[in-house]
Amino acid sequence: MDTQHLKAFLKIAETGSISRAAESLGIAQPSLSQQLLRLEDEVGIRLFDRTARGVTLTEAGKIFLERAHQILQATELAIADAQHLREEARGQVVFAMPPSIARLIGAALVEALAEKAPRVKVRIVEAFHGTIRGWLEAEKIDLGILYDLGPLRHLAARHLASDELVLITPRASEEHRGEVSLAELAGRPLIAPGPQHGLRQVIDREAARAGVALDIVQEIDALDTITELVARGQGIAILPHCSVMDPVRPGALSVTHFASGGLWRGFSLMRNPSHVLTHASVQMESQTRAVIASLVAEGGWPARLQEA
Amino acid sequence: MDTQHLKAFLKIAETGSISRAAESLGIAQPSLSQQLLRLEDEVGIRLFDRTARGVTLTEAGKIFLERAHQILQATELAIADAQHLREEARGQVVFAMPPSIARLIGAALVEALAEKAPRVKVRIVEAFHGTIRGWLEAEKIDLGILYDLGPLRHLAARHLASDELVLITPRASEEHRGEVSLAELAGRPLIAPGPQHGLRQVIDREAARAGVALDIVQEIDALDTITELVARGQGIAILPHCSVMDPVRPGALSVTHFASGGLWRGFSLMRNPSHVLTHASVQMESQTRAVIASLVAEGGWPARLQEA
DNA sequence: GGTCCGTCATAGTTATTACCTATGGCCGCA
DNA sequence: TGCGGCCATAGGTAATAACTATGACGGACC
Repeated sequence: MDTQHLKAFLKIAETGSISRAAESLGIAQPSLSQQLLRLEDEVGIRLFDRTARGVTLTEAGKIFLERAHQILQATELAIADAQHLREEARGQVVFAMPPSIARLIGAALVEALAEKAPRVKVRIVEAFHGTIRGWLEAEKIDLGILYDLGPLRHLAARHLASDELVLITPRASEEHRGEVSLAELAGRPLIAPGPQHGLRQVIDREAARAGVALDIVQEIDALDTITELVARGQGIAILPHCSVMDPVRPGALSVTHFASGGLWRGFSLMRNPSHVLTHASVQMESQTRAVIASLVAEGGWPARLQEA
Repeated sequence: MDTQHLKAFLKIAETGSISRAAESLGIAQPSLSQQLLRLEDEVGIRLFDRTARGVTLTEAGKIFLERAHQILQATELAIADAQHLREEARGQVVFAMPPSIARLIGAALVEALAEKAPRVKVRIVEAFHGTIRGWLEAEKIDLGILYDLGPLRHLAARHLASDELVLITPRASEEHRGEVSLAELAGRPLIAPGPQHGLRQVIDREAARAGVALDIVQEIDALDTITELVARGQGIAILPHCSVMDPVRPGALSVTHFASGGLWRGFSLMRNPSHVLTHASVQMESQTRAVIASLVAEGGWPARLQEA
């Protein structure tokens, strides 16, 4: 099937006549007639009823008309996207990510862009998972980082890295050299974010998978506050390892990995496939990957790059 | 651009080699090489870097790869949809609509289907606007009727008819022979559904457009209760004309049309374009149209079929 | 460092496909 | 019943795409 055939089909549907469509397309009527027959053969069903005064769409033709529009739109988008890469990367990219990730890569990303793609301006917006998702679907932003919480219907995802979730306890305890399983946390006072928070959803999903009922005694949406509360002995917490890299003062907090390979939370670069893809935003993606890779390589972020 | 070229492109990307892709496709290597060159010429940018051990996707190639998948998927969907119409219409169609519309067309639709397409089984589900929209997006239903409340990103809409909204007052009043404007309702006690309700959203939109602040004294989501309250003198209401066809008892309720052509609320047949379109569901659409048209023609429903 | 092997690109030829002109059949209309 | 507009078919021709053979390039291996 050729886009040319689809365009011819649309023109025939528009004019209601093969002859007029042929004239409009600058080809002979029999050629267009055969093009249509070939298309109908390929689709496997008659698309037009032939009458003495032109042609009219069959029921199947009406359905196919909608689809043909979609196909042509998709091809135009494909070419437009690829064309963007011919020009120099430039322009503003609005890039939303959770605060925890923005804190880690934000500054480095801006620096890397200034060097590698100086004409690309990034506006980094901190927001939470649900908000970012809404913005992406409404095409209010160009790119976003979301946690892998299940398939998102209308968005294109490309995995970036996975963060390890670890158990945070008040002080160096008997378990800090070993590993712990989720089941062992049953009944212990857990401090976690509220149900809307992306981290909480991962915790709930994993707890459900392990068949464990966790005892969440406090719901706090600020990770720094959670670590502070743990340090003061108010409970324990499950947090991404990176978020407690700084606050691990000797004697104040203790980090314990989870058993059987640990608990990992993946996150991906997301964009809306209906949104036009610029060279600037492609640059943004590769710079983001580079920044994360170098952070991980330098040991500044205990993440892994492979898919979870 | 031909689907064949796109498939060849995908195969080259998959195998990482023009030679191997050519062998796999059963054509000679130079042919495929030229196909690729033509495709790159059409797209306007190089899609592969040629190396001594095959080819690797360029940045533009990676972008185009995603798009090519989308295009091929769309064409397959187009053909599959059209093919469905070759078979006899059969199977179950889950069709959701607001209660007010279900009451009007539900029975007639089932009867019409039994006669015209006996092997199509319909399951009519009553639900409210927001719920139906969610079901459509989640592909939990095949078809739905939604009020025209603004463009819906991921859904395909086909207008069915428009309902007239009229002013309902307690008894035959001085205005019942004439017309009324929204502005005249300012300050009068209006009974309306809650903010989630589709009807309320139409009222709010029209009031905002007219620059009128309505005084909503009661929020009731049940239309029958609203008419009863109006009959008892608790206030006035704006309702679709059809919903008060029965309750208009002489002396109990009075119907007044709105000025300047009246207030109309369109509603459309919606479906999810990602959802496979069966012959049964196409039949459902035409039977729905036929039922509405005959209802309107017989005077059983004061609606108009043209776009609002 | 030279040779070999595999890769992709190009050239020339052949086969296929698509287009054009001419014409026939069909239907509605006068 | 003849006319005019429409689409389909037929046959010749032009354009396109396929094939075989060969060239150019780069990495691997001795």
